Amino acid sequence: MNVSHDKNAALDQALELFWTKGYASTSLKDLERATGMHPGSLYAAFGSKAKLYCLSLERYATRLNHLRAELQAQAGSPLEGLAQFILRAHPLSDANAPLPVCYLVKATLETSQGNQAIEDKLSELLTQNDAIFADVFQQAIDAGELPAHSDAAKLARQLSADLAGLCFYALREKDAEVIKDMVGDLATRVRTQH
Amino acid sequence: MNVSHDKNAALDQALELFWTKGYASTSLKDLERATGMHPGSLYAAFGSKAKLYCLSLERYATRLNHLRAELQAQAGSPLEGLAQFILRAHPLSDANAPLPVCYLVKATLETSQGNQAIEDKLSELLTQNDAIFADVFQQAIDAGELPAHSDAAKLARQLSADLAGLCFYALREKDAEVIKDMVGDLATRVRTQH
DNA sequence: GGGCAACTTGAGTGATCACTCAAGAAGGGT
DNA sequence: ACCCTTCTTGAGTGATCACTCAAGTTGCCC
Repeated sequence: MNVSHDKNAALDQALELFWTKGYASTSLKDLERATGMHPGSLYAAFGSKAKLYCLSLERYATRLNHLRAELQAQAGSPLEGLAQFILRAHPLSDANAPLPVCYLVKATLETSQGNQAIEDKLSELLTQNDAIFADVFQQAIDAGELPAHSDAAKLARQLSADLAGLCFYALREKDAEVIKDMVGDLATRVRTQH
Repeated sequence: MNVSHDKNAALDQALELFWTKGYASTSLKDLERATGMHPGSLYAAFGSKAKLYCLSLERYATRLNHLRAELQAQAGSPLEGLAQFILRAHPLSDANAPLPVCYLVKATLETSQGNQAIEDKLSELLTQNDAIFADVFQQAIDAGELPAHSDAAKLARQLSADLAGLCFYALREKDAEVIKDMVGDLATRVRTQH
């Protein structure tokens, strides 16, 4: 009996596995179990474990950016859009959100030495993300929401680092209230910039 | 020909390896090469790969805390001590420093699911570290360096997250000037608290 | 220098790793 | 109903994993 597989569904399963277990400690056996695909099919569809991982990173980044764009469109201003994104992107505030920036952060910290293709893909996605943040801050400057002398790129870097710090802290802190508080603080900081 | 080994030196080698490669992707072969010890000796001295890793985490945390205490003693005030610590602990500003908080941060993000003993050890060390930060902030409050209504624990959590965010960003940003800038900004933020 | 405890050695353990490929099933066109 | 392409299957590949242990070496006490 043969089973036909949905590539996207399998990719989502893989994303979740890689996210929770990490790249190195996720085995092909794990991936087979999670996706319901056999090794041959996995390799026919994705090429290799590393390529599958890269695809999962890309898929995640795309989804996160779509959420951001959507919230940005709904919000009354660039900064308010970012603030909403911070509040929504975190899994504690909305379990159905495409989850926190954490996957890219986790990936960056665990694969800092190893497969070159993975590092390149990560670098590409993170740089892209910083550029998007910078773009939003620039819009805020142009709209007069931020002083004209503000440095959009620098603000983007700081937000990137702040989000990463939050992800880290959320991973170890059991008390949801504490995290909610920190997320709220960051959103406020972005809204008011100081 | 037998070779007698220095356990501490071997532990340092292991620490460095685990730090750069990550726990899962560091093999016993790697550890043998780096420490010059044979598998039997490694197991006689440390028990297992996981225990060796826990020891390296502990060693790192201890060293980092010693540096903090030293800088704290030299500095004119609790907050200034913390600021100095932030400036010094980062590898870009001093290659001989015991390195950034990054090892614990990296470890937390890469072992979020797996060996229970490792998770427990990490949780213990990070909680300990937060407590130390909170203690310093409390000293700052008592000394009048911070307003009496300040929340030492909350400030400690924020600093912990900020340092983690910095570690993350430093890992991917190639431009040393940018990182120096961010480190400096964080130090200033700690000194002036806003 | 003989005896013994403590340490070092490294080939070997079974398990698991990422990955392959020949054989079989399914689906479509005629 | 038949062929032919395309996809699925899963046992099998050699490599490498964390780890063990019997044999060998060393250093110390008398």
